[in-house]
Amino acid sequence: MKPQQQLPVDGPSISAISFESANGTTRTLLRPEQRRQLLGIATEAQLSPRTMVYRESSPLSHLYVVADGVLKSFRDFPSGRRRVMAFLFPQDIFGLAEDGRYVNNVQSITGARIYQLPVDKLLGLMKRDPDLHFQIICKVVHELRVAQRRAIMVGRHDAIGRMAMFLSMLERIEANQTRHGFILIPMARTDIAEYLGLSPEAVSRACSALTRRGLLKFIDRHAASVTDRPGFDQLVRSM
Amino acid sequence: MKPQQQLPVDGPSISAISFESANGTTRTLLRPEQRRQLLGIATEAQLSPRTMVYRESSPLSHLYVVADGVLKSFRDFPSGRRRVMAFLFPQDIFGLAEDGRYVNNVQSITGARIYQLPVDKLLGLMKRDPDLHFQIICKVVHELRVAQRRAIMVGRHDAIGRMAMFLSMLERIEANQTRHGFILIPMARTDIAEYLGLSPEAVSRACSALTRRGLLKFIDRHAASVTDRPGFDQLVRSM
DNA sequence: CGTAGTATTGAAACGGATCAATATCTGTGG
DNA sequence: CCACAGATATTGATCCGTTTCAATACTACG
Repeated sequence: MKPQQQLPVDGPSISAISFESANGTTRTLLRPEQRRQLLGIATEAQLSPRTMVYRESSPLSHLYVVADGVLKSFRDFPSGRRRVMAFLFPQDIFGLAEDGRYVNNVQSITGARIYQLPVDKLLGLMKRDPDLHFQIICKVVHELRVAQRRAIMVGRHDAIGRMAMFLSMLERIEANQTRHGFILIPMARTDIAEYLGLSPEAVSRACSALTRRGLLKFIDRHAASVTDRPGFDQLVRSM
Repeated sequence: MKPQQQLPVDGPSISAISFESANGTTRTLLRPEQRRQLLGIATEAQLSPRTMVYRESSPLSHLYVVADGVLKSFRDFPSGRRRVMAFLFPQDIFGLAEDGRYVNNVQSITGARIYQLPVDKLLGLMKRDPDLHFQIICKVVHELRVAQRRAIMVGRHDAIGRMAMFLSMLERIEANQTRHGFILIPMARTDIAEYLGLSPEAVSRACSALTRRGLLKFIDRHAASVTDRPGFDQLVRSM
């Protein structure tokens, strides 16, 4: 257990691009009173790195909201292969279930703070507040689009292209942004490999290739900065 | 080979696996009175094959429900590549939008019948009926799981494995089932290729390979039957 | 500060993309 | 109903990139 961060917390917060008209930027969905309501039924948990939140096919109990930190949602396959389905950042929700059981494993990567919302109480809350209901829909639709984006990324045939797209995705995540223009890469290379459907070696080589082409510069394994913005953006879009 | 059965229709119908406890089978979500309500705001459209329903980035106007037939949802990329994001079967919903605009193109493959639900009226209906709201969430979550399944499929490195998984998916779609145990394949090989992220040639070769291995037998291009169930299922799961 | 896990880099092999040619289907008009 | 033409599908040969295997460098954690 790590000492609790001192951030002004007024309850779970989620964000998404509305499917109705908006200006293209992510928006915080819940109104203050809704966040207070959710906080009423929520328990907060502080996770140290590499802590399992739940395992696949364990019974559904909570819906989760990330307050702080980064987590990964993944599945293990009979062959021993592991596939990372999504990385979870602050304001993301998780706890997708099917048939009363969670479909993925979720584990923290960095230290993290999460809200746990008991589903029964959440359903009760949603019944009394149609707007809260609607906000949740927006968020789920948002997750759907994120999943589609990953599918597009993984669909690319070139490893460098996938990697560039991935880094570009990291760059656009508000909760991951830094004031210095660096791209923060909280997860390990193997996590990225399992997310992009590549071997760790291919990820490594893609990083080298990006550097060699002068598009990117790695500060260390967990931070990079774009050195050729037009070139980088073109590679991201080229497909 | 194209059976277009007429079922007694009393309004839009959607189905999903609930995320709460259920018995693993897809369930019709809407109650009769809800379907009648939706029918009240819906217009029905009969589409001939290869009809565009909407194009990407055109303004959001309706949510759609498939009554009959098969459609595809796809995106075109600058390189000229096309990626099929999903095939849409009866009881599926579509019309995913971002920022007030549709994100994909949707086009009918076979002849199809769809319900068009104006979003403004739908939102009104959902405000007055929290349960309807909830049903829609269930369906969206269901779509999310389907998208994840595609991501898993596309993540496989072997073409035969992807193809087997795809056929297995087709087989499990209730609205696509036949009484003779055939797997109906309504879409073209190129559509499958664009869905699986393979070249048309690779899809073709995968079909041949499945036949050569004695797992499957193709009646014609749009129907097949499994000749070695254990072998087929094992291939599907092996990853 | 040491050690185990993680990352990078190199060499070889496999699999799918691509190019090319042929076969088959679909739907249109005679 | 049949014939024809354009589109779609299959099959073959070659090329390229990623996987795999292997060895070394690095890093983070106890």
